[in-house]
Amino acid sequence: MTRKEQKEERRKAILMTALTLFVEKGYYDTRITDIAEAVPMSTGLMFHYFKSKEELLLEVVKMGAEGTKSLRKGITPDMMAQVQPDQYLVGFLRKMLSYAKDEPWVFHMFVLMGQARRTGMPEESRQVALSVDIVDDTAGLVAKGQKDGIFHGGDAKLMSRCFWASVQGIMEEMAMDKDMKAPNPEWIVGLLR
Amino acid sequence: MTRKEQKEERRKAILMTALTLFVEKGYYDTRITDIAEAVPMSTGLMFHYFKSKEELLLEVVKMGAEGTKSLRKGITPDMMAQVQPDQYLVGFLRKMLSYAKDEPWVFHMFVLMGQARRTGMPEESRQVALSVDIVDDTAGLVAKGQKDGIFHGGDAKLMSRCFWASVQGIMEEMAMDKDMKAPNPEWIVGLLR
DNA sequence: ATATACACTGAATACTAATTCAATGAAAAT
DNA sequence: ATTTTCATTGAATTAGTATTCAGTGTATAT
Repeated sequence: MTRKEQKEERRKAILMTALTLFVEKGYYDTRITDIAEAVPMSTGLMFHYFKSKEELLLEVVKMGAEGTKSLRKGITPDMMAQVQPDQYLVGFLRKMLSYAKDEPWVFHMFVLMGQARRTGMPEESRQVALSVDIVDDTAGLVAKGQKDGIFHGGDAKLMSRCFWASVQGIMEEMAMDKDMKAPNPEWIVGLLR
Repeated sequence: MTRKEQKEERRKAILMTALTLFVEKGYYDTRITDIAEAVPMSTGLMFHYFKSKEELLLEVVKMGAEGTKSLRKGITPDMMAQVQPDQYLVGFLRKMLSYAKDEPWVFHMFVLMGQARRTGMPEESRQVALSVDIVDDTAGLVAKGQKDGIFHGGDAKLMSRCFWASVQGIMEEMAMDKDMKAPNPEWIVGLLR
């Protein structure tokens, strides 16, 4: 393995550790030292990989933004046509919630991205998080569901926003308490029906 | 007005200002100086009223805990018997959401209490926030609704928890964006139906 | 009218955590 | 085999805020 590859690997390890801690303890309650210890690595070395705590957060958020964008590219228009909006959302949630246990990466990332959009976090990270707009995407899906008569009436954008805010709330609750059982995705989609 | 009363009033002003800023900018992003400036008063004087930032937060949370408890005492058993669980929750949400605009106090308090329960905040405040358990209360209501056939099946406690997590998520979203329209409470209760 | 208490100020200090840095050793390149 | 590069360390420094404090003036009590 070349040196560059090793460095890249180490970098990834830091990003992953930071993601976990940022979600589990919160950004401000996570000390650079905590991350270093968890990786593990010396505190000073952290700054060989990221120039600041703020930049580290930014990189985590950017990774999340990339992931979300490529996830979206994987969704083809005919997929959308074949599956009903409610079933699509149920499926999405089911997958996300199942990650919570075994492979918390995606789950944590979802939670962090939501937090970056909302709560007090450095401005630049918020901007990046806001640049992937899940709400507008889903608004179209909601409108389609309304036309098909499977969703109730109302401002589709607002409904989409509430739906995701709701999901965010539940995900954060789960992130706090590892023992919490996952809810049935159908319940959450019930917000739109 | 006696000196003691004046002091009490000033104290309340600080608590209210802190509540607003903690919710709007987040606890860690709110400097003691920000609060002092907003009250307004000198930075040093803040410590004449509260011995630390942490204690200030704790007092705000305690105030919220008191409020919640007395709110609960106002609910008589016959009230519960007369109104259906779904209608009770819709009414509660309607009131809460309407506060968001004119009288943000209650609204902010709700958001802060939820954050104190979950996100990284000093341990003592979290304990106090956790001491008012809205989830267990509502679980009973959910169970009753299930018996009456107006709510779907499932673990009542988990459903209650998801309901409130959902509300929390939506409230936080609204706290972030003042221009966001309030959702229809019926949508949120749809999570249980 | 005088004395006392205390609300009040803002500059000085203390503290905590991020960040830097000089030194070290091991791997890669020559 | 030697040189060069660079990952690595942890103690020292810096930076940003919370917190303290020595005074000051004004409202209340006597």
